[in-house]
Formats: sequence, C-alpha cells, structure tokens
Amino acid sequence: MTIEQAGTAEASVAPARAWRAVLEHVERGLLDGDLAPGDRLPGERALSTDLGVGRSSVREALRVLEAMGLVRTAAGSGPNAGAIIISTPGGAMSALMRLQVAARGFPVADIVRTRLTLEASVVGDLADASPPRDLGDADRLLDAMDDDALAPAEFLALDAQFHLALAEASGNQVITATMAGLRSGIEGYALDGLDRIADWPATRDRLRGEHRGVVAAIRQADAPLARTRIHDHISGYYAEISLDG
Amino acid sequence: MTIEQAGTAEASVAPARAWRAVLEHVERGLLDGDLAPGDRLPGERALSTDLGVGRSSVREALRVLEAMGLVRTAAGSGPNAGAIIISTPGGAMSALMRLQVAARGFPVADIVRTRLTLEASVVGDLADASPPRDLGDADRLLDAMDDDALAPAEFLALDAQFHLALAEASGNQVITATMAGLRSGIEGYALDGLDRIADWPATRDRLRGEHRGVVAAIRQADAPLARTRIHDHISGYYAEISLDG
DNA sequence: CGCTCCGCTGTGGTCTGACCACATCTGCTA
DNA sequence: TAGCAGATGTGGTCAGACCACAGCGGAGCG
Repeated sequence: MTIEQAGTAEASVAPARAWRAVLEHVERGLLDGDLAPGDRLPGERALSTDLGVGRSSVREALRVLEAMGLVRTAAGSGPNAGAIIISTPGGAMSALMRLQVAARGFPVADIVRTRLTLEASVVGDLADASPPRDLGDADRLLDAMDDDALAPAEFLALDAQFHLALAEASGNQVITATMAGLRSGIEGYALDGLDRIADWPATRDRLRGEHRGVVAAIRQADAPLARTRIHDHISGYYAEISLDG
Repeated sequence: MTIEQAGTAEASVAPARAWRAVLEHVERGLLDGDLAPGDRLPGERALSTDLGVGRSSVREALRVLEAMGLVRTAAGSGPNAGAIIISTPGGAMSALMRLQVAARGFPVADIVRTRLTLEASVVGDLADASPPRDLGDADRLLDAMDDDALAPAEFLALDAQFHLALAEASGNQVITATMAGLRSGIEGYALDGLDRIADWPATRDRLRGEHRGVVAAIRQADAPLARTRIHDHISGYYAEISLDG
C-alpha cells in the first residue's frame, strides 16, 4: 500500500479520487511544457508506481484523456505504441454534444441556434478575409453533391462536410471543433427529418443552389449577404424537417 | 471468458474495445428512452455481467460518462448512491477546452474570437428578446463587482460569472455551456495577464463601466449597440493583457 | 411505546496480479 | 547475408480482493 495517507484534513468536497490525480498530473505536464503533442506518456505501469496509484486508476484517467481527444493509445511496441499526446478536439466535441443531446441536456433548438450564430460568423469572416481564403475543399464538396445518384443520407453527409470545410477555411479551430460537435449532436435528428421531406429532389436542388449562393457571396466579399444566405439556408432546412410533413 | 468472439470479420479500424461497448449501451438506452436524467444506472457489477465485460471496463466507460457530464457517481447506499444520469455540460465543456488549450490544440486567439462571436450573439438576443429577460443575476454580480476591496483575481471571477449570467439569461444552454468552456480555457491566460495590467484600479473602473454599458444597451433593446459594446469590451481587455506591459 | 444506536448490507473506489494480443527488437540460423 | 523465431514490453482485459461510505433494520434502552 502506498503511503499517501498523510493529512486526513483538506477533505472538503472532493474525495480526492485517485484517477483525478493522474489527470491533473498530465495536465500540469502539459502546462509546464513537459508534455507536448507527439510526446509519449510514460507507460501505465510506470505512471502507476510514480504517482502511487493503482494501474486501474491510471487507465481510468487515460480513458478520460482519450475521450477528450488528448491522447491516442496503441498496444504493441515501438515509436507508435503507448499513449501519445495528440490534439483532436473534433471527436471529443462530437461525442460530448451527441451524448448531451441524448441525455436531453442540449435541446435541438439551441443547437440549431448556435449553429446559426457560428456559421454566420464563419462566412462573414471568410467574406471579409484578406487575402481570400482557399475554398477548394468546399468547392470539391459542392461538386460531389451535384451527383444525382447520391442517396439522401449521403448527400447530407457531404452537406455536413461542406459546412465543416467552411469553418476550417476560416482558420478558427475552436469554431471548427464546436461546429463538428453541433453537427454530430443533431445528426440523428437531421436523418430522421429526411422522412418529413416531401419532395427530396426539389429540396436537394434548393440546397445546392443555396450552398453555391453562400460561396458566391463569400467570393464577392459581401459579408452581410453571406451571413443572410447561410442563415436562411440553415433555418430554412430545419424549418422544413420539423414543421413540414 | 465471454463468448462474444463471434465474427472475427468487421475488424476494420476499431479493435472493439470493451469499454466502448458499455458506452454505446448507455447511449442507446438514452436514445431509446430507457434512461432519462435522474435515473440510476445498474450497478457496476450488474452491468459487468449483463454486457459480458469486466468490471474495470465498465468503470472506464463510467469514467468517460462522468467526464462528459452525463453521470454523477456516489458510493454508499440509498437513493442518492450509484451512477445517476445527470446533464451538466458546463463542467465537461470546461474540462475539454482547458485540456485542449493546454495541449495547444486550441489557440487562445481562436477562443477569444469565438467568445466575441457568441457573446455578441447573446447580448443581441437579449436586447431583442420580448418580453425582456430577467437580468437579476447579472445585476447582482455587477453590484458585487463594485466592491473596491476585491482582489483582481476575485474581480475576474465575478467578471466571468457575469458573462456567464448573460448567456444563461439568453436561455440557450448550448451557448451557455460553450461559453463556460471557453472561459475555462483562457482562465489561466487571463490570470497571467493580470500582471501585465499597469493600472489595475483604472482598468477595473473601465471594466465596470463597460459592463454597465452592455446591460444598459440590452435594457434599451438596442441590439447593435449591445453587440458593439460587448465586442469592444472583450477585445479591449485581451488587447490590454496581451500587448500592453 | 418510542427512540437511539449499532451492525448488516450493498454501493462505488481502489489495488493487485494475472493473462492476452500485438508490434517491435534481437539474435540465431540457414 | 537474409530471414525467421523467440524475447520483450506495451496496452487491453479480467478476476478477486479489500476499503469507506450511506442507508436500513432490528436490538436494546429509556
């Protein structure tokens, strides 16, 4: 048994859970510069003995870090094995939003409203950007969406990638990750809504036109127009799949 | 050993980790309505046998759910013990943003920019809201901030609560949780920046005035003015603690 | 009869030790 | 020299054992 029992005081509210100590140790290493993306964490057994906690507690902390998109783990040996510091907030944000929607913590309406705000900001920034940002990824996705053979769900997936591409083009990683999360949160809702669309080909053509219109407004450096168009595009779509039917 | 080895195919990329099965089981329960906020999850030992995984794997999944703000665990017996479904996205969002900033995945500049966008949206909505929202919490925080005896860090804490109170007043839970996260992500940065403020009393007085000005604009239902004021307030402060000194 | 107290019970929290699969490295062998 | 087989060490998982804690209920006391 470890000898960390010194000081029964300071109990306060937190029962000083062991795995939290591991989490804080890693976070401190990050803040102090001892750990940086690409670095490998010590092995689970080493962390266990270093911090005086059981290996299972170390694993619980690593699981949290993995869920937060901070580490990637791989078994085996060699440079690619072990727990490696990464930074992929998108997946973590998506999981968080998805679960919160499932637990009724995030109303779908609030997610849509937040999307309206963030996407309007994104396209506004893109339109104002000087020099203009590269919209190649967005263009390619729009071209891919012109394929009439796409199933509705496939079209929707490309649609989501298009919106995400705009966020990426804006260069704001926080907004990009958040929008990825928002999208994941309402993905199920959007897929369910497909059933409520009476005339899919018509809706699809309208969406295509709206997408092109947004990009055109960005290229014209007309920020207000771009904001208006993206706003109408998003709110219109959700109005269709929620009210219509 | 459990007999879940059926079908070695479908290996693909995910090694089908045991804890992920628990996570998906809970998520499906949420989506199917079998689980709702306030419900108690089965005990860890029961989940373990039901899903055919070890108890440690169950615990790793519960740890992720806890980090995501979905469950609250308590030892002991009785109605308050066990893993209970909750929905507190704020803490999870804060942890996520804080860790991502620590891992250099979220540049501080992007967080500030996102704050500008979201807070402008919040105050704009508040100004346009009909009937007007209750700003009592924000008022009380402003009054508390009028105390000259407050230490700078204490003032900053109240400041953060004020901004959060505005988000809460707007009623958008997604924005509220996101703003709580953004704030946590740059908290360390903001605290460090205190050292770079030459004349704290002057800065403090200016912040007080700007806060009052934002609330006044909201009460006047002047959305554009509120947006401008909150924008200048935030960008001005971060300009001061980053460039100055 | 009512109240208090103490042990019983079941929960999460933690630790330990043991396997397994895997990726790499080492060194022997052909 | 080329190639393969074992050694090595990693994460992934499981099983079992404690502990502290919170509630419940019966025994004992007033």
